[in-house]
Amino acid sequence: MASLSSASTLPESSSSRHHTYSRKQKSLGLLCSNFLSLYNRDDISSIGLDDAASRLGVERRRIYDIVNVLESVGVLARKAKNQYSWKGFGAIPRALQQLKDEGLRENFNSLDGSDFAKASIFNIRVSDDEDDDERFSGPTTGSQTDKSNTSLNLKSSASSKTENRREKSLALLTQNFVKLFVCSSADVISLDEAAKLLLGDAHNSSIMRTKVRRLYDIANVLSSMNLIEKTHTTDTRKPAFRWLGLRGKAESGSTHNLALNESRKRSFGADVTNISFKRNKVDSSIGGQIKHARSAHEVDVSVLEEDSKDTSKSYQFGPFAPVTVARVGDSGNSNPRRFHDWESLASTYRPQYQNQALKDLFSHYMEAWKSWYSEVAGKKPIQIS
DNA sequence: TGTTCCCGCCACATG
DNA sequence: CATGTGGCGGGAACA
Repeated sequence: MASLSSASTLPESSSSRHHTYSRKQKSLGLLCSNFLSLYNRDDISSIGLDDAASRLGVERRRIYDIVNVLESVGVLARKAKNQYSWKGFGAIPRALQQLKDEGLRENFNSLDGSDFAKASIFNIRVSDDEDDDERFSGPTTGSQTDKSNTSLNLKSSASSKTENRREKSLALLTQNFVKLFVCSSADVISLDEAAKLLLGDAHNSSIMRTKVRRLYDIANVLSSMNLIEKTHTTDTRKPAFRWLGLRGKAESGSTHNLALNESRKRSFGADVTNISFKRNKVDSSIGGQIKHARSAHEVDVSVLEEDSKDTSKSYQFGPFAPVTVARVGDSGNSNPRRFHDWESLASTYRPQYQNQALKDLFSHYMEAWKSWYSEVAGKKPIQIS
């Protein structure tokens, strides 16, 4: 309470009746984007959950959600209670590779093909977490080696209660979800297909519904990192997810592109600090006076093509680069999808930030992506078919 | 209406 | 016991 944050989002509107509550502004995906842009820096080393929660203006609970899935993809690593270490986007390739052969080792190749391919995925024995090398800056003080006594897993038999709980964790669900894509060659999986696969098709309605909720949560944060994208199955109207993974890493050089945030909807809110109104009717007891920074409402910042002064054409393609690029023969995806014309959009409205903090935030975000791409490109081209 | 999915209660884990 | 974690599902925004 001590700190009143500056700027509030509020859908652009002058005389808003009663602040219309908007879920979009509070989505996990958006929160994740903010989280990422906030902590993606070389000098981060450690992230405190409390700090994150307060800086992002959300309850702790939300942070757990994000952190769990980010960890599953390698971006973060649990260091201690309330402390996570930033591994960075560069850690993703390795994590994916690991998930891949871990998944292959299991029976994760249950591509539909025909129906009777009963997924035997439920009950997958997870070999616990563990992260390849854990080098990365010893936290100075003492050598508190993690007691992760991996290896020699005799304890397995008695699945502790702890393990039981973890079996239903969001982290594990995330990993399995990712394995689905990474292990198969399918790049599009429908929501219910995934749901069915990830839990032995539940004939139990209730369980299924809950699981699907979780799937949505996961999908949202994964999309905010652009690892996946929401779509629809080509013929049907069914919602589905398309794996984007590391786009265009194949060849070293040339075009590495990818669109940053989601297409139109669910674009960036505007403010990192997410102080909004509750979903309930809530009395408007927002006593304080929030300065309406009439911020950039919710324009599709995607444009953002920074600079124009730049230097010839060295690298360009900001992280928000359009998709217009070479979609490497990738799939004959003949889906008449509307390709937003980013370029024209860019020339049409140029983003203007009246909010310095916001602008800042975006620059950092962009840089983050640049470095992550160059890292990926620089590294040996890991291939994930 | 059906789908998407945020909120936060409260059980369980851990210090 | 206090506090950190995080399942879980109601129910509201959204399409």
